[in-house]
Order: sequence, then C-alpha cells, then structure tokens
Amino acid sequence: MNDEATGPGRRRTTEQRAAVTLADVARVAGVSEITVSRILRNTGPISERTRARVMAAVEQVGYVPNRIAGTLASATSNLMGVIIPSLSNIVFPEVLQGIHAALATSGFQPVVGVTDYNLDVEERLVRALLAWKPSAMIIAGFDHTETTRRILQQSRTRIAELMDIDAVPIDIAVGLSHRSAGYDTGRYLIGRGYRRFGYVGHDWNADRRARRRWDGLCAALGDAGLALVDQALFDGPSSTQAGRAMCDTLLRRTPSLDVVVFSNDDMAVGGVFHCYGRGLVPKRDVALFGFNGLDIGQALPVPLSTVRSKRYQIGKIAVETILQHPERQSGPIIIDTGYEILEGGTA
Amino acid sequence: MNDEATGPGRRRTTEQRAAVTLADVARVAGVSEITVSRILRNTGPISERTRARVMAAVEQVGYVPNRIAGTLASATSNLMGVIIPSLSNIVFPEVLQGIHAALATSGFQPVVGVTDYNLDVEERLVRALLAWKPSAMIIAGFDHTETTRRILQQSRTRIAELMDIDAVPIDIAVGLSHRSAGYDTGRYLIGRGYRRFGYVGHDWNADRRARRRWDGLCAALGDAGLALVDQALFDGPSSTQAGRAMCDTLLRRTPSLDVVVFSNDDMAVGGVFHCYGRGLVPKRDVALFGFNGLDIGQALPVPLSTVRSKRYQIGKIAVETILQHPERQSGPIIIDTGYEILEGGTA
DNA sequence: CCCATAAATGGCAGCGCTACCATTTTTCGG
DNA sequence: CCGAAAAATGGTAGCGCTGCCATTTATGGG
Repeated sequence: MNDEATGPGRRRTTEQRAAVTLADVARVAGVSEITVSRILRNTGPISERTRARVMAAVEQVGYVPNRIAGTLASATSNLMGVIIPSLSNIVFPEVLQGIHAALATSGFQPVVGVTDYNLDVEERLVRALLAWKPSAMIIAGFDHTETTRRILQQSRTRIAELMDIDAVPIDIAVGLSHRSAGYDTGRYLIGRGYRRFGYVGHDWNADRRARRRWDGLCAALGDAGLALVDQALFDGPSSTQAGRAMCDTLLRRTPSLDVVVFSNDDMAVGGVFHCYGRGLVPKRDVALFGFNGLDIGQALPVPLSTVRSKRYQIGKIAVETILQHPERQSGPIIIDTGYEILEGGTA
Repeated sequence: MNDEATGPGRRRTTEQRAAVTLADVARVAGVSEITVSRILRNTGPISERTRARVMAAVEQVGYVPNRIAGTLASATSNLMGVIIPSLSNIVFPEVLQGIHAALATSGFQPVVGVTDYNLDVEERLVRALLAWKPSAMIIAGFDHTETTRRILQQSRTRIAELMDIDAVPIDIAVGLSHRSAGYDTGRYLIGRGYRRFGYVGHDWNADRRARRRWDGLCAALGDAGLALVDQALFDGPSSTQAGRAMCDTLLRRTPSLDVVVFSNDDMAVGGVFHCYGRGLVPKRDVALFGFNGLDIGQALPVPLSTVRSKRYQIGKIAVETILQHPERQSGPIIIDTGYEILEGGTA
C-alpha cells in the first residue's frame, strides 16, 4: 500500500531516478521478493507458472541484480582476488588465461591487482582485495612481507600461491620446482657434450625464481666437476633487447663459450637475434638455451632449446583446485605441474 | 550493554568465529562506529587524539574493512569493470597495463572479463560486471549485441569503448582510426615505390579492426590506380606461426610480389622468420609491413617496418578520462590517440 | 473426503557500513 | 565570562538482498 513512499527520505537527494530493485520486480509480478530472489538464483521449488511470470517482469522492468547487496546478505561473494607481479612479462597474462578459462563457467569474477614486483604494493593490494570478501586469493610467488603472510593466513579464505613449489605455502601451491628445472637443464646440456657454460641473466634481486634456476644449474655443473665460465647480468626486467645486448657483452668478453644459458626465453630469443645479426649459427657456433617454452621461441626459424613451464596449466589448476575444495584443508596442498625439456635446435 | 548478544541468532550456524566489524573497533576504542568509519575514510573533522586511539584499536583487533557493506551503504563502489576479447593477443595485456597504471593510485580495482571474441559471452559478462555496480565499464571494441548496447546505455555509469574511433561510441571512445591507419600504410608504401602488393591476414570475420585497416589499404591502392595482387588469409587468430605459414603460401603462389602487408605484427614477424628460413632478405627480396609496433618486431635483427598503435596509452587515457569526469557528459567523447609509422628496415 | 506429506510461497530480521541529521564540546571575539 | 560559531562526535535508519522459520497450497494414499 505504501509502494511509493520512500520512507522519511534520505539518499536519492540528487535527481537520480531510483535503481530498479527486487521489490519492483516482485510488485510487477505479484509475488514476494524472496520468490523472485529464489527464481533468479535457481534455488528452492518454484512452479513453472510463477517462474515465467517473474522472468517476464524482470525483462519488463529491466532489472539488474545487485551482487553487492546479495553478497552482504549471504556472505558469499563470487569474487576471486588475483595478484600478479607484472603484465609486461607474457608469462603472467598466460597464467591469467588459465585462471579465466577455469573461472569462465563458474560464475566467479576475478579482481586483479598488479604489484610491479613491489612487496609493499603487494601488501596494499592484499588488504584492498580482501576488503571485497573474495572466496579465494590467487597470488603469484612466495615472496611476501611478514604482514602480508599473516593477513592472508588469518583471512579464512583459500590462498593459492602460484609458479613455485620450492617452499611451504600458506595454503595451496601450484607450480614447478625451479631449482630442479635449473638442475635438469645443466644435466641435459652436459649430457649433450657442452663444457664451457656461460649465463645471461636479468633482475638479479627481483626475480627469485630465475635465481633458483641459476642455483640448480650451478649445482648440476658442480656435481659434474664444472662451473660457469662467465656470466652477464642485465640490471632490469627481462626482454629480447636486453638478452641481445647481454649476449653480445658475454660473447665478446669470453668467445670461447660453447653454450649460453639464458634466464628465460625472452632473453634467449634476444640471444638468437644477436647471432643472426652477427652471422653466427646457433648450436654450430654457440649453443643457446632458454626457459619457459614461449611461442615466440618455438616459432623461430630454428626452434629454441628450452624448458617448457606450464603457465596456463598453473592458473587453470589453481582455480580448479579452489573450486573443488572451497574450504581450507588441514595441511598445505602442493601441486607439481612439472616441466619438460624442449630439444629445439639451438642446443 | 548487549554487546555479546547476537540477536535471535541466525547466521553463524557454523562454528566460524564472527568477523571483526567496525563495531568491535569502536567498542575497543571507546568511540562510536561512525567515528571509526570517518577516520578510516579520512572524512570529517577528527581530533588527533581519537584518531590515534582508533588506529591502535584497528591494529589490535586486526580489522579488515568490508567494502561490500560500505558500497551498499554509500552506493559508490570503487570497482571498475574491464572487458577484453582475449589475453593471448599481447595487445590486450598491454591495454590492461595502461589501465592498471592509471588505476594504481586511485583506489579503484578492476574486475576483468574475457570474451574470447564471442559477443554473447560479452553480453553475459556485461550483465555480470554491472551487478557489482562498478563506477565505470571499459570494454574493448565497438561490436556488441543490441542488448549489450542497450544495457550499457541504460546503466548510468561511464562506458569507455577502446581501440577504435571509427564509429559513434555509447559514451567514450579511445583509440585510433584503423581505416586511416590502413590508408596511410598504403600511401607510405606506394611512396616508397612498391607496386605489387600482397596481403596476409587472419580471422577475417572476428577481427573487425584488421578488416578496417584492410579497407583503408585497399582504398589507398585504389586511389593510386593499384590493387592487391594477391592475399592469403589464415582462418584463426593471429600468431607468428600462422604468419609464417601464410607468407609461405602467398609467396609460393605469387612470387612476383614486391611488398607484403600483414594484418598485424605477430603475423609479420612470422613473415620475417619465413624469409630467414628461406634465405630471403627482407626488403631486398620482398618488403614486409606489419601493424602495432610490438617490442618483438622492433627487437628483430632488422626492425620491422610497421605502424605503432599506442595500446598502453589507450588504456591509460581511458581510465584517466573516466577518473576526471565520473559523471556522463551530454554527448559522446572521442579521443584519438593516433598512430605513427615506424620506418624500420623491412620496407 | 480426510489427513499426512510434499511443494510453493511469504514475513521478517539483519549482513556491515554510511548518509543524514542531530547533539555535545571546544574555541574565541567582545 | 557569555553567546555564537566551529569542531568533534553520536543516533538511527536504511542500502538491497538472503537465511531462517513459518504458512499456505497442491498431491495422494486409504
């Protein structure tokens, strides 16, 4: 009877017309709000007749549900927080792809934050995203501030830490052992007869995973009575240009190397380009080896020898695991997505 | 006085301990909820003494704000919907980068959806994201279903359509004229003396912007009394591999071409690789021209001749425009970010 | 045709916060 | 030392929806 009364009016002081709410739909359809709510959420027993009537009313008034209100009332949000260090490194968009693919049919929406490899930014983002009461948080890497770790631990949501399994996660870890990948790279190259190893790297302090691969590589060399002969490190993020420049530096300084291991494929492709530019033939003159198995490396005239990490799978499996077990388990879960050596033609 | 009473208890039927709320902080600090709220939002006059006391209480109880409740109460959400067609085409992560960069200091969080170039998926995503009452929606492209357009129009939020300015936007458009870029490509190449034009393309139906560049190219050729001699179209998304294969097909069929224009840089880099593989020297034997100005093309031993589109800028400017004018204006806004021909060394 | 059971539907409180008014306290010119 | 203005603080009613607990309406066996 008091449909039109807006109560002792506050809000809507501006001239804006009121948003269409469940109540409007209910009134038009001649049912209660809760019935409309049930129909839109497909819960509880509903007769076909009222369902049709309500759907017509929804259409007629142009109702758009308000998930904010729904989430507040039900305390379940359908949002998932995603934090990655960067978008410029192609690896992370690929992880995002996997996340989106697995999320697509689930009704969840990702809220994305980018840290730029800054742990304080990460902490701020974790706080900001938790404020949306997400059902889970996906976060690339293991390096967090103490506070970040504590906040994540205390929030009772699922936490997936991606890319890496070389440490104990807060809740779930999905990725591969970078140390082991580095070690196997060493073993593989030694097996193919290479002895004079060079290394081209980037961001020595920020990229911990590259560092761990380097550790593994050095361990493999050490176990075989060898050692890195020389290395060139670029002080900044990885890129084809940087790889090209550093490869030049390294080979100029130590021309006797028979293989150069790069911190990742971006850098290694730069190495290949360097060779092309100088008339060197990869493998015949100097062997080149990357990490990641990016498309661009495999599309080169001679495919790059490298290790395939499964970025897409990592994102996808993380989400699938979370969707399967929405509640935290007793102990941490570690999922090894593995890696595989791509023989290619440059080593 | 009834602090502990949870009312005629419902919720919290599970054993979960209650979440920490504003009320808890207020109780510990000995002030009212609204005062805590004001302090955390930096609004209204607050004495230093109480601010300190409240902040200490926040720290003590480990309070995490609930933006869901805040948004419902204030009807302003700090969320921004972002819809892009794909994450595998590097162009869109670059747009996302720009969006994130501009958003970083604003307190807004992007909620991201990926359509896979499917307009029905796009419509579903638009509905899903609008349900979070975002302050704005950013959406790549102009191709929407009728319903999508209507829903976007009716939602009173700001809408930015990115990449393209060849049509009238719902609200804001940020991008470049692809037709004009195609036309200028033609003029430029004609000016450099090329006459026998070939074209290598992809996704003839899905990628409308590539199509529009093609239109422009053909128009330029027509105005000069020329026409495309031959073209090869790949039925699928653009990739280096596809560009390589199609370039092979095209040059095998019509070896007399003196320049090949590619639908974008991914495809063009494939063309360059094809040449390397076959011992052809780009430009001397056949000229190659791309679109986008991707890093990878510029890192090649000989940089790719192409047109730079400013993806990062597009995302950044879109967000900045929205932040500057949170309310819709009277008429549509069109922002031309332009483009620039990169001479490179392949044409 | 009655009653037990299942199927549909509804009433109401409250999720955690903030807008809109107060109300109380401080400050300060005269 | 008073009254007016400014500075701090608080009470209360929702924001739009959903969980809990009825209540009402079919359905079907005896």
